Amino acid sequence: MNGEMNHKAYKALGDPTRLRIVQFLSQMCCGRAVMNESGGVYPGPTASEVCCQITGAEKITSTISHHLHELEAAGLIAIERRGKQMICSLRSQAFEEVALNLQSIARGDGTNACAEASDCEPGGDCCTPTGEVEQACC
Amino acid sequence: MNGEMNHKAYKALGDPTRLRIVQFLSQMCCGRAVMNESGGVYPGPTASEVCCQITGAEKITSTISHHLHELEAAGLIAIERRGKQMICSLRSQAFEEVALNLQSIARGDGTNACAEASDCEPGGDCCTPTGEVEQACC
DNA sequence: TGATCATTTCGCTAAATTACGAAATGAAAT
DNA sequence: ATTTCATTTCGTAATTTAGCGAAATGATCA
Repeated sequence: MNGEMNHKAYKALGDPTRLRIVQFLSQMCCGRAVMNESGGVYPGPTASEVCCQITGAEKITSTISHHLHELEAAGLIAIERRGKQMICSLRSQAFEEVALNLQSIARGDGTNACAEASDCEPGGDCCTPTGEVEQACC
Repeated sequence: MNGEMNHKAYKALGDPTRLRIVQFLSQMCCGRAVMNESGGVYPGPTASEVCCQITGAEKITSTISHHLHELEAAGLIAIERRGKQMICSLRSQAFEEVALNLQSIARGDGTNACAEASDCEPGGDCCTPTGEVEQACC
């Protein structure tokens, strides 16, 4: 049951400011190989640049710093020190994984389906559609 | 920009109780064609059955009722009156759509990418990796 | 070393969220 | 019509969260 990890990701994305941060990082092609003007790989925007983009502030605010670390704790972005700045990048793989989990929920397959009806705690004995349940749920 | 709709879905899924409700509905095959014991299409569990499964309570609690309507408001489930009970079912399509949005974020394609750098409000003038921005972000 | 810059931590306030029990509503059964 | 059952609404308490400014930390530069 990967529910534990996923609910943190959803919670992190549930804040509109954090969702905008993530969309901005997506636009910046973080986590994918992109060349910058000097021919090197562009590592991603600094925390300050993210903040500017989201709030218009010239310097990073404590609020955006906090949001960035929430996203990091949820496993959705990476934050790495480079000199005195912090470089932010999207953890694309995490998004792919959460997307797969959503599809699994949508399709009722594998990960989210019970092997047995009684797997569904704590009420026990799912009211399954197949009508094979001895004891009704409620 | 579908960000508005999606952030509500993420917020709804960010609560562990609601995520468990959704997983339970997924297991119950809601939204897909499943036969019940009398040969008809199983419509989904009642609100009370959902509550029993999640909390173990014999009757529906106001808390679960509230969570169900939060999920409905986020477009993730459908709730339909049938006699004196409310029947719950997953809106599978909504989950597929949110999953696609996550993949779009992961891959930096279409929906979440700016057509123009200046699309990214309110800071304006993205610090794009291509180095084609006149005015720096911060 | 001292100054400066980018970021984080701290203390706080306001607002939102979760949860619960009691009372109210809606629909069917007697 | 009254009762019964399933669910919702209401009022409220406890907890969490977002946001802000000031002070503290970490790292480079002069």
